[in-house]
Amino acid sequence: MASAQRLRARIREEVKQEIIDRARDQLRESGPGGLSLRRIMRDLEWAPSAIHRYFPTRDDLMTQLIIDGFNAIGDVAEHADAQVARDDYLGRWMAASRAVREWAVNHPHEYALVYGSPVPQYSAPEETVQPATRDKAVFGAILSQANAAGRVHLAPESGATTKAADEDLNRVREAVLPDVPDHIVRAAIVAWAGLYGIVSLEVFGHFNHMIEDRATLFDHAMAMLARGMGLGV
Amino acid sequence: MASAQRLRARIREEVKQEIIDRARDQLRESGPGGLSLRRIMRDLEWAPSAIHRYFPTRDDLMTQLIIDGFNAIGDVAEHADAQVARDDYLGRWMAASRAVREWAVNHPHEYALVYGSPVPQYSAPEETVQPATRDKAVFGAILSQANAAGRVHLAPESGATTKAADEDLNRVREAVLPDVPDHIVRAAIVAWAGLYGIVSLEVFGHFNHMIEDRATLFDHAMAMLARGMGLGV
DNA sequence: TGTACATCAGTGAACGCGCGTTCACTGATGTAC
DNA sequence: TGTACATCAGTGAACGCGCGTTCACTGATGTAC
Repeated sequence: MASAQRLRARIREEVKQEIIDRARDQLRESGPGGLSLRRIMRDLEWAPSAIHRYFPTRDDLMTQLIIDGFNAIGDVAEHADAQVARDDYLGRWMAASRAVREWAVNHPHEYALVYGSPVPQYSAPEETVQPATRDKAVFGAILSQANAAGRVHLAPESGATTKAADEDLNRVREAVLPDVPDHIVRAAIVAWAGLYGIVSLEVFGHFNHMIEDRATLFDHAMAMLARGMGLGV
Repeated sequence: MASAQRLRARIREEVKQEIIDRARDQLRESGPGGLSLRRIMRDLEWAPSAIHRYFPTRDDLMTQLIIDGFNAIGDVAEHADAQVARDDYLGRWMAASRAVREWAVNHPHEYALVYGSPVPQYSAPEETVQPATRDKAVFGAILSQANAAGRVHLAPESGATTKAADEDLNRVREAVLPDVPDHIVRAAIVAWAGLYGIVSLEVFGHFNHMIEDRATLFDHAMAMLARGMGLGV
């Protein structure tokens, strides 16, 4: 009976999700290093060995969590962007970047898993690549569209370049910034690094005892970075 | 005899240093999580328990490594800055930031220890605070001196602020940016986040398969961030 | 100068812990005839 | 409809590992008289 097979498959998925949820709980409590397969099964009141029916090894579970993390960031960025009028490019940048910050602040360990120091002994497989580009794609689309609409005003800067560096820019352009000229691609990378940098500094505790009103600073910073890209001048 | 005491103290320091060196070797190989007191002593061919004569607990050793890491970054930044003519403020910014990047690329795990995701279960004690400000102090001094010399040209931006945010700026100003007006303090934080962000992205592997000529991109990025601070316009 | 004593760095065995993974198994469920 | 068989999720014991820390100890070195 086909429906019996479907039922089995559905239950299998539910159990898998239950394991992932528990893993995420543990991530929240003790970070990537504290993730223990045995503790997950203890939480579920199951035999420790049963987890290998769902995730053959610890790394397979890690991979799933990393993919989920990237997708969660991609989701909030896309959703925030979609709330703003299409031609309000500065507004879209602010909304999407604020959404990323908010998610990171509320999910510090999941953020650390994807954007923090690499997990030792673990090397991310191919399947994480696509989810990892989703957030970048959102920011890239905003700037590309602004550029296409003639709403990016940025004078080309001088500065030495190399063949390899030009190829790098082509690669980035092709991936997330269609039809955007070199100097704006560079500015976009700087803005992305700035966003990522300020979020990491906050989430990883480097603002402690120094900066309390982090949301206000963040808004100012994003506005400056937008100006650096020639957006909303 | 006082000299005997001095000899003992000296040997004690040497052994301590030997332990730290081994710990750093391990850091290099397997990252902060892979640091094992037993393995350190195995490397030294000593009894595992002997380490507690030098570092009462694992966290004490961690603290030492973190302090050393911050000091190493501070050292290279100070040294690079000192090589450049005092009134070449843009050159000093470029030199100091390049030095930080270079150190980070060459010591990825030590960089991760101080600027990556926080080590779980470990909370940094008071004694790490001072070393942690050294790199910031270098960048702060460059910008402060440039500003005092009338070499910073940056129009104040608009944007909402709050009482708490103003206090934050005062705190940062007092710590590392004497006599610098609010909007330039903000720009400095953005530049610092951009530097930190771009270095972390590179060191933590987010440029893999995307950007190969990282030094060239870094130089462009630092020049843009300098412009964002009103330096070298 | 010689002897009794104090200091203290380093030893080695042990404690108690948690980990990921394996493997032969049991027992419920669904399938074929 | 009833019986023999196949599937496969979950079990529970075990393997072999490494960890940080403790504790009573030994033995060399330096100190006091």
